[in-house]
Amino acid sequence: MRIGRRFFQRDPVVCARELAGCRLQWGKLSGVVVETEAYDGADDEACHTWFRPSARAFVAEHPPGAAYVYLNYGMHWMLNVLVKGKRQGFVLIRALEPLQGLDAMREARGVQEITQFCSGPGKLTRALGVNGSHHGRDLCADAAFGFHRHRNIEASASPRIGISRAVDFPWRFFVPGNPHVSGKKQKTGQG
DNA sequence: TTCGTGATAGAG
DNA sequence: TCTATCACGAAG
Repeated sequence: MRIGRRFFQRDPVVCARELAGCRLQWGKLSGVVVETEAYDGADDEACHTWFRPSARAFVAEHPPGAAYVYLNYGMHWMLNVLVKGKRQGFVLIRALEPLQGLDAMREARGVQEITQFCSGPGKLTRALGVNGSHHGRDLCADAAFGFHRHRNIEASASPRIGISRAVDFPWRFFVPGNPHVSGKKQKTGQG
């Protein structure tokens, strides 16, 4: 079942938690979302809207469910989804469990192990071919590029990874025990 | 642990 | 212009 725009007209933290277990379809490729992070435009100093005027403009000019894609460290594309409920922000897609297009992913990543295809935000964009051309794309308009209900799972929560501000918010959500979750020590945690 | 790589934004 | 910073990943 498709995930429509209303899903993203809620709190970013709720969206991040509920996106875990959903399937992301990206053309002929797909995977189950097993790790996400929420960024809240209002109180969260780690959110791009806090320090990037272009991010605030993006929020103003796009509908909920739009893809927010940017390049980090000069080489890694990050895939986010715009959320616009009472609170506005983003959900970062951090890891997928590959479903369709395994050969294409292996080719794009240049590694053999399936658990290395999409086990990190930079890895999954590389595996799927996400880049700046997708920035602003409406992920609620087209079944070929969007989210679908897949598994009913209870995500665990932990602090977010790789940020230097607002490090204490427990806004990272992941499927406990799933081998495609990024990091080493972060694969387990509270329920 | 270190380093590659480039967009962004603010300061000078 | 110049510089700091950055939601990463691979190699050493």
